[in-house]
Amino acid sequence: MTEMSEVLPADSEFLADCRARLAFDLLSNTWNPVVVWALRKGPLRPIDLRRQIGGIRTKVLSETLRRLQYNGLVDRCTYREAPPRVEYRLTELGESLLGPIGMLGEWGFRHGDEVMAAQEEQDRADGTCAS
Amino acid sequence: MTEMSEVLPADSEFLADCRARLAFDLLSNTWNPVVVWALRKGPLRPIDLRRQIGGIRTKVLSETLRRLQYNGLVDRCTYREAPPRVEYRLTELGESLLGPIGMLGEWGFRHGDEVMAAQEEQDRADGTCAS
DNA sequence: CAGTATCCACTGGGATACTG
DNA sequence: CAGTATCCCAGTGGATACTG
Repeated sequence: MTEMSEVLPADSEFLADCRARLAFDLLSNTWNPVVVWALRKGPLRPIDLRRQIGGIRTKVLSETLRRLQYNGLVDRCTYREAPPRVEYRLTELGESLLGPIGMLGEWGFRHGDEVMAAQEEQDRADGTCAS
Repeated sequence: MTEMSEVLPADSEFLADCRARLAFDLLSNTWNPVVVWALRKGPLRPIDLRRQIGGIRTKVLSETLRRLQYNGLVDRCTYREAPPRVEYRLTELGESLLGPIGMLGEWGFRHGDEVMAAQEEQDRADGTCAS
């Protein structure tokens, strides 16, 4: 967490630049952060990923893994054994996202109540003047 | 940035819980983080938001603002003047997202090259054995 | 200026079933 | 077990035009 001032462009441009959008795009797929997080402790086979994550379809998991692989966040390792084995592991790049992912997850736990309270208030307000 | 250990649930559950998904959902709309970031220095009128952001449609902006308002991240303030004026400002909750948003933007600038390099490598690999 | 109404195209992802 | 093929649906968001 070095100083932002070294890296970031002029304030006004920030987030208009598509480079700034990269992490958002990478994390905006539902399962991307989940899978990255699931791999944080080491390589896993797809079957173990599915078990650990729970509720993810094989199709969606393989789509997710291909996306992550395409963006250089995970590596696919095949071992010629009997039976053949496949493992996915985080790259260094993928590991560099663990911090941000953790922070976002943490934010949810810290502020979840406030968000839900706001939503309920809005819902009440809507109902108040129902035509 | 207090310690995560205090707030987060058991490791294995993390990110399966929908509370952990909250920030991801809030940031996975293309324009949500952009608008929140644009409001970081103070309230803005829609027209100024559009000017500062650039390239956002009025429809999309108002959808985005309604979403943000619904989730308690921004407040809508109307001033009975001539002509009537509308401003949007971050709530405290919205401000609490500035840190994470900044980090994600920063990540993009730090690691954008690596992501693009990975993509190009994948593309090359695909082309190599084109049937 | 603020906001809405249509229309449209794309993507992500859930359900199910099927190959290597 | 790993991965793909279909089918389908909902949500975003772009383009355009219109109302208070």
